Amino acid sequence: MLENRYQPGAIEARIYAQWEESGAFRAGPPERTKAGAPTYCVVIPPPNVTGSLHMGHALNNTLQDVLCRFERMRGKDVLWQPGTDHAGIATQLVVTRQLSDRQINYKDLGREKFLETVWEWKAKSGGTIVNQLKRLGCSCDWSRERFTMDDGLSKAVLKVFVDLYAQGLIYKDKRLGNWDPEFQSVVSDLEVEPRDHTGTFKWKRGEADKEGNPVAFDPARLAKVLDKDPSGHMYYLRYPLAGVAYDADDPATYLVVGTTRPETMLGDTGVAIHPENERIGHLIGKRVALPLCDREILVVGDTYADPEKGTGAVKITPAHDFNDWEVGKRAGLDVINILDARGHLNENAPEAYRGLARFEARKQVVSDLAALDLLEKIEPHTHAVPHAQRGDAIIEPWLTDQWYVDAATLAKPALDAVRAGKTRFVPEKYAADYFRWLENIQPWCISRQLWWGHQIPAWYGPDGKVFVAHDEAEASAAANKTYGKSVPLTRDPDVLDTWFSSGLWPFSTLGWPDKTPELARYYPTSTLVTGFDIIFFWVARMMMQGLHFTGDVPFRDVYIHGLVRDEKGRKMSKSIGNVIDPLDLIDQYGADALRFTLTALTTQGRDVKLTASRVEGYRNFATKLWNAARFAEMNECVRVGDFDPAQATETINRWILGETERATRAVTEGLEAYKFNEASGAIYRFVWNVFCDWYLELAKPILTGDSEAAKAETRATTAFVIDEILKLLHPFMPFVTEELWQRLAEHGPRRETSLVLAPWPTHAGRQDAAADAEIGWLVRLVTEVRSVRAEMNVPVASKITLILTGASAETRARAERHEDTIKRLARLETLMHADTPPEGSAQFVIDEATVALPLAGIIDIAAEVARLKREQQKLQGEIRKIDDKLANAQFLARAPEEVVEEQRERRVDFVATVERLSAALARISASG
RNA sequence: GGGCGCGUAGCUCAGCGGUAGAGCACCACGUUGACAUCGUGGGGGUCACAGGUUCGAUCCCUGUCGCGCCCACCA
Repeated sequence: MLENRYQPGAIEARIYAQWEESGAFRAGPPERTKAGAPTYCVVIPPPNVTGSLHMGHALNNTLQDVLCRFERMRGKDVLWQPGTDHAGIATQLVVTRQLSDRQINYKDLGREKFLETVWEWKAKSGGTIVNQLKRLGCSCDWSRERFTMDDGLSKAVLKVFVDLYAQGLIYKDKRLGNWDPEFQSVVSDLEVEPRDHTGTFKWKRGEADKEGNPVAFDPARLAKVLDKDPSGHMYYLRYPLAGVAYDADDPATYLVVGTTRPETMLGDTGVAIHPENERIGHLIGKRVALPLCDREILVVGDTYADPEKGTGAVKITPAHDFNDWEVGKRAGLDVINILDARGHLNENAPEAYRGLARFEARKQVVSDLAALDLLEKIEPHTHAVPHAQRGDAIIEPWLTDQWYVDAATLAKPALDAVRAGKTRFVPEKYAADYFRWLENIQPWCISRQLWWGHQIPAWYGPDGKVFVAHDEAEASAAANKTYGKSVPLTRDPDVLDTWFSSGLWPFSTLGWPDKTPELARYYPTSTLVTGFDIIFFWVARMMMQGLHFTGDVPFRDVYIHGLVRDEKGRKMSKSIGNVIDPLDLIDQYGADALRFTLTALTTQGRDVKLTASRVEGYRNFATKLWNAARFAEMNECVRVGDFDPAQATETINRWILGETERATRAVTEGLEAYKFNEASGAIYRFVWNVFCDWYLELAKPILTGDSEAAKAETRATTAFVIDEILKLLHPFMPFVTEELWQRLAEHGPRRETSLVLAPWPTHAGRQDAAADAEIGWLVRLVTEVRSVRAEMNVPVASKITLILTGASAETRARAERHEDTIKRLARLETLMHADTPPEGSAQFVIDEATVALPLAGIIDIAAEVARLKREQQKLQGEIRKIDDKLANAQFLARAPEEVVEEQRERRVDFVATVERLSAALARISASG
């Protein structure tokens, strides 16, 4: 006997263990593959190996699991490929911090020892997220779990690098990159996050205070402001014209440039002015004396310098600004790198500044310029400052040697594939983002100055010549050939961008570069489920690399979901303190409730705003289902092995079987279209509002009645429908459904499979329009009686009489067939027929019949009159609207015939009802 | 600066060319043997605003306002 509550905590772990032991999640089960089952493959977006499950994972993996379970039940051979990502920067940061907590500088450990530490930590905490995914119920084939740094995947990475290098698609280049001076690595464009900064310092040369005295520049005050935030100001600097004596009061002797990073002026090698700048264009070709530096720099003409912006003259620092780099290249300017890896001023800076940290240099340069009367003004200026996505440091454009992928070449097939529809984005709008990014793609910087990751397979000879090879032996062989003798090689210390290896995920996990059966069978994969935030990072890279190396797209569909936010729509963040831990919700409400909430809230192209009340509501839903099953068990609704729904004769059974099919269609179509909210909503409404609210209530009189035949059929139908419900609900709520599937089988015939592998319901054409109409009538009648009772304050306990007047033969027959049910649900003493309603009755109209509830002494006549009039007025309003339409010649002429006809029919119904209500009103008045 | 999205009940959101919906919250009544994690009934919406298209607009178009996101720029 089922308990009266579903207790997820006690059940989930046991059920999950059963699934795993039985191999239910294994891909390629012989009975399916032999039967030629189609495949369905999803690769998990590999979570960081050291991470723990957050709400984004919960959403992402719930959706994948819903799809995988759905397709598995549809008979497909499903592979949900799991695994984890080594997450270079994130992991190295975490371990580095842990070490520094123990007063250990990771650099002192040395590379080898440090990596050992990371692997140890991975061994210790790497299983966390996997276990958490299991708690969520994820049906991954864990026997195939992969890690981006395991041997197989490393082999794939190696081959891809070597091949791309051989094809000229990977190259080493010295160019500006995004340098993180704290982490001391380059990061890709995508790993840079612009954040707005606004300063507070304001000063202008010659500006007077209230007393009329010029305000002197105060270096100490500037330092104080910059210590809080080094960014957020625009500085206007004067560069004296070369060969002209600088006269602070004569603008003809200098040029003014604006900058937000004044310290970079120490690396200026030119000033740019638009060639058509009428005001200062004449200075092009002249030279200016670069202050603080013993150098003169050229004023060049370049259209980059917008005459309308700033002063019209732009200082050019090719080594420290991406735009300046381009201008410098065009104008042939020198490149002077003034920063070291830590972001300190190096030997290329004037001696006074060497060794200063970049923001110290900023203060110093500004103060020194002010002292020379070369500072024109400083204004607070809101502008976006590039920050490292991980670690928060302000990013510095810095000149380094790095490895790049020729992304533009790889992007072309990736663009074509989506244009040709070989891969489809759902929702479609995300394809536009994908196109825009790939069409403007820059070379992809793939080297990172880290230790944790795939070390770049490049070795350098004594003269720096590069040998890219699968291993050192191969590199040596190549080197020996080149040099004609054996030479010592040193390996490139850098590792690859994590996304370089995750970009291979859909095929590297299937065994590529080996020609494995899995690769042949499951690639291209079916659906990729991921958030919009990694379309560029990951989806685009998988498309590029997948197409290049396998010749086919990595997946057919890309389903993009939104972010999980808090109830106010804010991102969940530790600093706001609004993070909801999915594990807490699972502990409190069960994994099923959380999963159902996430699917119910997932509407295409929209973020999910999570509220605990919603989770609670769906926990209640699980309880509701549980109790429906409990009711079935108590009433001996046991599955009948050879039950044939088509042979059912009881109206309620024929009706619920048709409704079950409708629900099946709605859930199936919803999932096929990735409309998770529609699919989950359909099963929710069916279970609660149709099956529990009506069917079980309608079944009660039969189940306690005298007709053994009707009882048997109703029991069998109930058991059958519950089975169908468990199947339809299983992808969303796998635990409670599986538990009920097994518990209910204690009574009936043995189950052939666990619910995981049970066949998805089909539609077999069991709709019965007559049954639908009859139950529809019944529902309306009962609802209306309840409504009137409540409105008339008829005590629940008092049984009343219902009198049908003007009923057709059909209605009379229906009333007779369902007399017990109606009496029970409407709480009636008797149900009878009469020609006219008795005096003092509350009345309402159902179709052609007027229903009277004799409530003499109970009803308030005035209230009843008001109620009937209100009904009438509502209908008359509708009739007026319809009349307006029907009186409109344009409407009759242009609206589709069926719409016009529908309006006419509605009008007939409304008018008839109004007339019956009028009759009812007349009777009431007469009796009152 | 470019692009995308959103604005519907108190809240969170569906929907959509012709009858405006759900969950939660709220109000009233109720423990009748599946379920109070429940049942029954009820209140609550000029569908942001202004134009336009249409026989008909919450829905399509344009604009305005408000909010959010992405990209670019950030002298």
